[in-house]
Amino acid sequence: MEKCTNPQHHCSPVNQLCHEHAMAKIEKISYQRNIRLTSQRRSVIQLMLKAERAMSAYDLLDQLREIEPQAKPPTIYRALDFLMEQGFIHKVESMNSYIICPHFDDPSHISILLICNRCQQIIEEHCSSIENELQILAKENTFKVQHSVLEIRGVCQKCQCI
Amino acid sequence: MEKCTNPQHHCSPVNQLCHEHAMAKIEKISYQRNIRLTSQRRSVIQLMLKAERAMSAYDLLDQLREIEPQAKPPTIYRALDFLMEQGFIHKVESMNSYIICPHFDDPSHISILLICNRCQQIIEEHCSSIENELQILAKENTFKVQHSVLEIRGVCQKCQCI
DNA sequence: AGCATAATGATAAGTTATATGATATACTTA
DNA sequence: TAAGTATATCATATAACTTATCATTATGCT
Repeated sequence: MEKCTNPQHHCSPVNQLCHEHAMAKIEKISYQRNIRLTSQRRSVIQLMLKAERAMSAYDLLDQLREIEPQAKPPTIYRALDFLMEQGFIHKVESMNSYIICPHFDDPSHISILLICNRCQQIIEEHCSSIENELQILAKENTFKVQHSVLEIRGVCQKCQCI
Repeated sequence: MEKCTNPQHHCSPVNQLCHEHAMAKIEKISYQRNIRLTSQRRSVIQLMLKAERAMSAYDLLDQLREIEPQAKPPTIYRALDFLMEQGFIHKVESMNSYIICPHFDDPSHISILLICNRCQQIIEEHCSSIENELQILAKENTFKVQHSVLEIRGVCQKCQCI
């Protein structure tokens, strides 16, 4: 998503996402796809935008319960499944948690997550040459790619200084 | 590991690993590293070699219990942690399960797993150009890499025909 | 033998995820 | 607009995965 210039808006220092613009875009995409962005699903997205870090399903459930006290584990997992199918969020497999995809409006890329083992912050990157190489590798194995999990664990710039 | 030519040996059609040679190599490496390959740890390796598929911790626990009835969850997780530290096995993050690393004797590579969503079989690949690209990406972000999780989910050759 | 370290045993609890059946809501089309 | 279909939600229960803690035993070293 393009950078936000409205000083009134809440823009994340972490993933550069402007919450207002992101939410509006998700609304728009949902309308275009003719899918149902229910208030429950909307709430989960809002929570994830606010969090600015990877959230476990139960982190999200605890917060969702403040709005919808009846929420139970299946509630949150259903919402997460839906949002993943639509490409609005990613599961971080090596953390059992979930993040907003900063590029949900452009699904033509594979995300590479750089995950800091100290502060848990995640940088999402893309790299077309790696994508190409992976395609070649898959082709060599006659393997039909459906989904890629690329997670690099290590220490981020900030945490290296500490 | 090099290919086994002894017809008496049990050699996996899946990952090409000869169990006898693999076990001998693990013994040797353990001796060289002066680490303790206890019978419990040995048992877990044997079970994983025999399985020829990714095994969850509880899959392994159930089988280990036939040999060591007192085994409990921490028993298996301790063994798995040890074997991962030593690079003998990998955790498959997107499956919550564990596999023998077919190249434990050469730790100088990053493994790329091609995981079939139909039959669950896993092909382990390596690719130095992807490794290089990842290094560059990390460098650009001043990110210190400690561990890479590269898992490609899709459909394997066999399952495409079915 | 005595000490330090590493490994195992045992209990308990924490965390993550799914199966299932019932109910409600929204779209579709006759 | 009423009936039918598909989708979403609610509620209960349980399955699956993982770790913390403390006690005990085995091993390696001086």
